[in-house]
Amino acid sequence: MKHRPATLKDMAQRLKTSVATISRALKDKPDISAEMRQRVKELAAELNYQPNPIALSLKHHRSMTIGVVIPKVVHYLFSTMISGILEEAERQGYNVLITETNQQYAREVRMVQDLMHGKVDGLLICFANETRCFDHITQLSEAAVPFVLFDKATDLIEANKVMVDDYDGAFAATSHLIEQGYQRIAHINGAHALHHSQARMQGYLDALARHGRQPTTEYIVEAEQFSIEEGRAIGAYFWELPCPPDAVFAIADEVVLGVHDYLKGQGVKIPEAFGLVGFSDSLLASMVDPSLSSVYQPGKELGRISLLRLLELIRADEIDLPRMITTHVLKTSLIIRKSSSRLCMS
Amino acid sequence: MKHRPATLKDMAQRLKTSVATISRALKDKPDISAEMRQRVKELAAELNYQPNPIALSLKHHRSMTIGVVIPKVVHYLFSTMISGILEEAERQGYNVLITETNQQYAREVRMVQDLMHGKVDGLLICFANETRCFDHITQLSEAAVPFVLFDKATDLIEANKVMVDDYDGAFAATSHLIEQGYQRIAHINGAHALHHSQARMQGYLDALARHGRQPTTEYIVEAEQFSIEEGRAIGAYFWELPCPPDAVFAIADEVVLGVHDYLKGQGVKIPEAFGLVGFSDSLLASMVDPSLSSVYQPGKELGRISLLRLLELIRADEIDLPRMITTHVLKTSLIIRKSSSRLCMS
DNA sequence: AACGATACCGTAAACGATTACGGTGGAAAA
DNA sequence: TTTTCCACCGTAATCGTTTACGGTATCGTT
Repeated sequence: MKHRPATLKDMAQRLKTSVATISRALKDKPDISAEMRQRVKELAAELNYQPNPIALSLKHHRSMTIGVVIPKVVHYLFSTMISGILEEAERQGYNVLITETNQQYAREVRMVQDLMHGKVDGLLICFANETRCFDHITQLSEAAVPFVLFDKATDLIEANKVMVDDYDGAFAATSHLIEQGYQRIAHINGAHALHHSQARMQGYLDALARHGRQPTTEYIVEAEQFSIEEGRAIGAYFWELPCPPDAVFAIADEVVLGVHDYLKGQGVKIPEAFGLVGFSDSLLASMVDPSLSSVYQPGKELGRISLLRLLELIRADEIDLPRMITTHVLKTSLIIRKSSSRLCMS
Repeated sequence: MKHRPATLKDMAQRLKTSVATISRALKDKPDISAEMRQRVKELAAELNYQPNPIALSLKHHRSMTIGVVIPKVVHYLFSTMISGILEEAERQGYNVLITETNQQYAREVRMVQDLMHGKVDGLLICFANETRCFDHITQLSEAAVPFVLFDKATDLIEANKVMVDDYDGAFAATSHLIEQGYQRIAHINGAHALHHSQARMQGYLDALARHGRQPTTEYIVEAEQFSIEEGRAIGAYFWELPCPPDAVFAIADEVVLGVHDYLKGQGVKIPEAFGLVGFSDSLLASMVDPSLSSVYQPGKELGRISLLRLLELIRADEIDLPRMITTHVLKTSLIIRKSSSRLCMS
């Protein structure tokens, strides 16, 4: 008993009329008698008729679907952003197609190219850590596919972007450590090609400078995996320096949690002997002991805004409005917990 | 300079031929001269032609897209399952549309009904905690839409399911606590309508019975939110009982972490005075102190298998094979950490 | 009685692709 | 010279929908 979903043609045959009449009756267009309208609607209800979305897509040149390209799904901040995207997309009547690059550049390129040819009305892209070349994004622009870069972007190309204020967050975190009396503040950074790495580095450097401090080369390292494991190794590197730092501000929670774990293993007192501040305010931050200070990023909001911006682009295209290129920056906020609070422990 | 993507028609006009010729030349069908084939392929390459996937969907009655309905995205196990689905879907050439119910029954129904009318070739569904009524699933069956229930299912309806061995995991966890010498083992369960709640409860009860123990009514509670907060409250309830339990096996890590946190606040020694075992082996389990024992569920594998099973159904439909209803059960494994290891702490 | 207006409905093209079928030409066979 | 047979290509239907346009009653008007 495998009955295909009902079509306009089916209903036209049943009512001995034409598909045009059925279509107009259902959509309450003029030129249809009240009786006919009634009969059509009753039949539609009986057959549980739903217009075929694919046929509509073909007709209207829009799929009511947007694509998301994201490095990882099993990741607190990324999944939070996805959640924000999904929530707003549902409100706006859009479907969301998700692809995961696993932080691999090659997959990112493949997925963008796969999605750009008519499958979706627009793209939300978050760069993989590996990404250094942006030709696939240039292709998008040339093909006039609406897209927004979110969270991880680059200054190397012009595009619509939605990001958090990395500079401000890093500046606040570093200033906080300084104000808590830490003297030798290290920094764990990421790949330099990506905007957020640069911005956080600059925030760190400027905060030091503001307080008249010089950066120390050995105190600045570049992480690659952003794993807890890597963080432990970096913690060991710091601790074994002739003159180890007494605080670390890191670009990501995961890596600083590794440092946290290593130092605890070494019996180092946190926050008395060592201060720690991370970035992202992941779930773990409040669960570890002592709890980790971190720069909160409004992930859900970032997802929402990105989607709304993308829909603006899509809708502007539909009525042939000129395109504006903008960069949206969301405020971060420093969440102070135990790992950096050695003063006023009230 | 907004040039639509090239179509067969465009190319036919440029080469002063028909769309049929273009189509056949590109697909290496017979009845096309070598020269024509050459010219067409060159033009296609020049215009970067890609067949319109929506037109293909309409023609072939399949969208090469599957839908996923999941309670939450910001959740370790769920996002892991999504990752498994995405990975296998990419390998199989399918796109994945994701919707989030936020554990709300009404949204689950809405999303299933939205997706079932032609948007996707099949559905992967994980029930919300709230879900007690399965009419929306019955509708799916009646509409002959291929679907698979994964992770959270129910015994109340017949359907294709892919799940983990909840019973076995619960039995192993409870037995482990008994073997570690804990005497009064409590259990935090979930909504009874869902299969996994029932199965884990039964595993718990059977493990007690196997060791000649009687279950105690006050030691068995039903959680609703599965939040850390709720876990703290449950922890307080247990601890304030006239005769409190000395161990807890819970249906989810989050809730037992709440108990964990509460007991630590009360100065209770874990695992000496109180044993804890959770379910899911979330990221937090290995990070908290003392680390939490938990029943590992192969989330990624579960996602993969679910998708493969769904594709089996879809492909069987296409060649009109009869449908078989199966239930796939994946093995769990108990990860023993500090929170339940009071013997042999070597 | 003839004409115009209105109400209602069908025809057909379009979206972009696939594919069965029907032609047309030229070369080989009769 | 006529027939036959490929090789090659175009026409048209199809998927399910929307919509501009045209057509036919029926009624009222002059």
